[in-house]
Amino acid sequence: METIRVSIVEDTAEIREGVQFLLNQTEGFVCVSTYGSAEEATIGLPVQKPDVVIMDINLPGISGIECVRKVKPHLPHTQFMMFTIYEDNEQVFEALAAGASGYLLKKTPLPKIAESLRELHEGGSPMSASIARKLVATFQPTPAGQTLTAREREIVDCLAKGLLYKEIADKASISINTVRQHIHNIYEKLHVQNRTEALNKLYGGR
Amino acid sequence: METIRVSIVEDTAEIREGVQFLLNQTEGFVCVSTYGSAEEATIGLPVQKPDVVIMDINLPGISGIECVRKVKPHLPHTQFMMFTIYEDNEQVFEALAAGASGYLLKKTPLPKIAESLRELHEGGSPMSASIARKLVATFQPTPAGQTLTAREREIVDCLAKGLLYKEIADKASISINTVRQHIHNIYEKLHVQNRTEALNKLYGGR
DNA sequence: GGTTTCCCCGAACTTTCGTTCTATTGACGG
DNA sequence: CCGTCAATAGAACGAAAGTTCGGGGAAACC
Repeated sequence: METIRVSIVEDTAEIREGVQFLLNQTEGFVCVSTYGSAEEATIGLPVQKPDVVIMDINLPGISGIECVRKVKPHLPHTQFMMFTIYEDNEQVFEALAAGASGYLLKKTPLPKIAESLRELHEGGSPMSASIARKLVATFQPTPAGQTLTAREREIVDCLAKGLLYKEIADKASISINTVRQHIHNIYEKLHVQNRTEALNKLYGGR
Repeated sequence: METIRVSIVEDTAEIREGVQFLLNQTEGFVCVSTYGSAEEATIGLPVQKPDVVIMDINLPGISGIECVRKVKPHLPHTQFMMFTIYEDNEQVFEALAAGASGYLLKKTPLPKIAESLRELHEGGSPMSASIARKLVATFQPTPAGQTLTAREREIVDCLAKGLLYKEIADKASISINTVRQHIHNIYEKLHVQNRTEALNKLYGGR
């Protein structure tokens, strides 16, 4: 098991040094650098090329999310673990979109942090179960979707793939007029006007 | 801390009884019913109304996923934990779409199972870190998206919301012809033919 | 200065989408 | 037996989506 090289970006000296101390105590980890601001990290990280980065979100000046957005493209093999006190909805998704792969709360016990960093480095995405639920929710159909018949769900599936009416008709071995009829019924049930709105309603718009 | 009422759906008697035994041994859990097939579970679960259900995927006859799809609408307060040996890509998303909220591998150590069930019941979504990564990936922009210009990304954003060309034109204060042009360019860059395909390519098809 | 890239616009055109109306069939439950 | 619902289908139509021409201006880069 090779040693994982970690960098820490965190403005509170106490936390920064605490985590650093913990990691250097822990078998299999070494803290190669720490930064008190996103500005410092933006310069330092591309040089250090750590395996994983612990990134605070609420930094003075540039935010941790913005920092990930800037640095990640130059460090495709480095994994970013967001580290925050808030379990903020918006920020979770924004951070993931920026290129982070893990999301830890600061209240996480220290041993658990080390374990999560290892998982992150091994290709996992450790995050608190409550944050995971937010992600999961975007995959679950809305109550409205439940009222669709089996046939309608099958056709919605085709819609989601971007198939043309003609292609759906062939696939389901029915006429294109029937496809039209089914889709019309689907739109009515979901109270939408077109394909994109329907898919957003069913699978969560993004 | 109230007791969590659990039902188990699993065709292998050994595993079924093993987990049942474990839970009844564990403080805070009680196993209220077990089923060896989806057919039995479909009838029994709505009666028992357990807090959480451990659902095997590979059942003889009707699959566990199909079973969740059928039963979940009648049990909105019951949480489903999928339970499987495979870490199959397709099945993960399908199960989540069907209404499951957690996803555990059978190799998970027994104490960890109990902990995960509790997290599930408390509104979390426990799952292995590697499965979480698959979810996270769907929120991260694809390489293809990187080549789009700022203006194009802005318009793609509108496409994702299901706006009409006219609405996009108004929002961006440009003519509808320019919108057409931009979108045409976007489709070319992404090598797709229509809105739905483009969105699938950018945000991960589902 | 020339080239490239992005953004902008018009216009005519084809294709696909979505609506509406009507109608038949089979399955299912009271 | 009768009403309801899901699935099937045709046909005609307007609305929206996408294609393909043409062109112009502004900033960035050799």
